[in-house]
Amino acid sequence: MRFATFNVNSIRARQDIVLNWLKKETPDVLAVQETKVQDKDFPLSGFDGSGYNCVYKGQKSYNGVAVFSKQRPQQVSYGFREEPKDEARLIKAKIGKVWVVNTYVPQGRDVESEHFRYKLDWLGRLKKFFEENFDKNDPVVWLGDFNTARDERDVYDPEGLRGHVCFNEQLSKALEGVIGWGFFDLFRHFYEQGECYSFWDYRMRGALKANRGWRLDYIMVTKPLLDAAKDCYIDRTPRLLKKPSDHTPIVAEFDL
DNA sequence: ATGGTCGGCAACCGA
Repeated sequence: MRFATFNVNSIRARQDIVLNWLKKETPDVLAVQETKVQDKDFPLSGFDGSGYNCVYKGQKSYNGVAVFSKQRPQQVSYGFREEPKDEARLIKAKIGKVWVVNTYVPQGRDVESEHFRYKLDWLGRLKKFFEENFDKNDPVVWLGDFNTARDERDVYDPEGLRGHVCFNEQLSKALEGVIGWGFFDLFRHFYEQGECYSFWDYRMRGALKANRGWRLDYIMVTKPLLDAAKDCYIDRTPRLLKKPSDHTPIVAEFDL
């Protein structure tokens, strides 16, 4: 079984890239973020005949998450139980025997802004969400765009970028708190070296070519799935196409 | 090469 995550930066602008990628890679599950579309305008018919089910929750212009799966998703829910629910940032579903949690963590804008405080609180609420909904021995895959570089290996310039809204001490603590509930960073489990990124900023000229990137997208798994994991890799090929997203997919493979 | 980041959405905001 294979699971993947991909921040598409608009599902409508990237529909063909996603379709072609699903056809070529054939994951069992693909979690996407930043669909940037309200539910009534989601391009569902574009995926007819792809062999994938799709559940999604979006809003006008910003955010939005979706899960594509070969098997029909069960017990689907959106957002947190309490306000603000943030439905366009979180989907939970059971696919086969595995619980899938797809998150688009708030970016935070600036460490001095109220949005950064919201990001930290959001991660605190997410930890509570896992505590309430699961046992750490349940098979849970938590994946998505976390808008967080865990450590210096996950950014192209750790000295220069320390303190950035996606790379700072407070944020690391908040994310490590969620991970500490019972998750393992699957890419990091298989590969210890740095300079393996999932995001290259559009605004930085030649960022991809010079590999000035960030690892912001993750596949986290609980212990039973860690034991079943075979590999986890970053697929840069969609980032090399015309009109690419600024992110690229992460894929995890399991003996399930 | 006559532009230099994108996407959404209709002026500028968010990433």
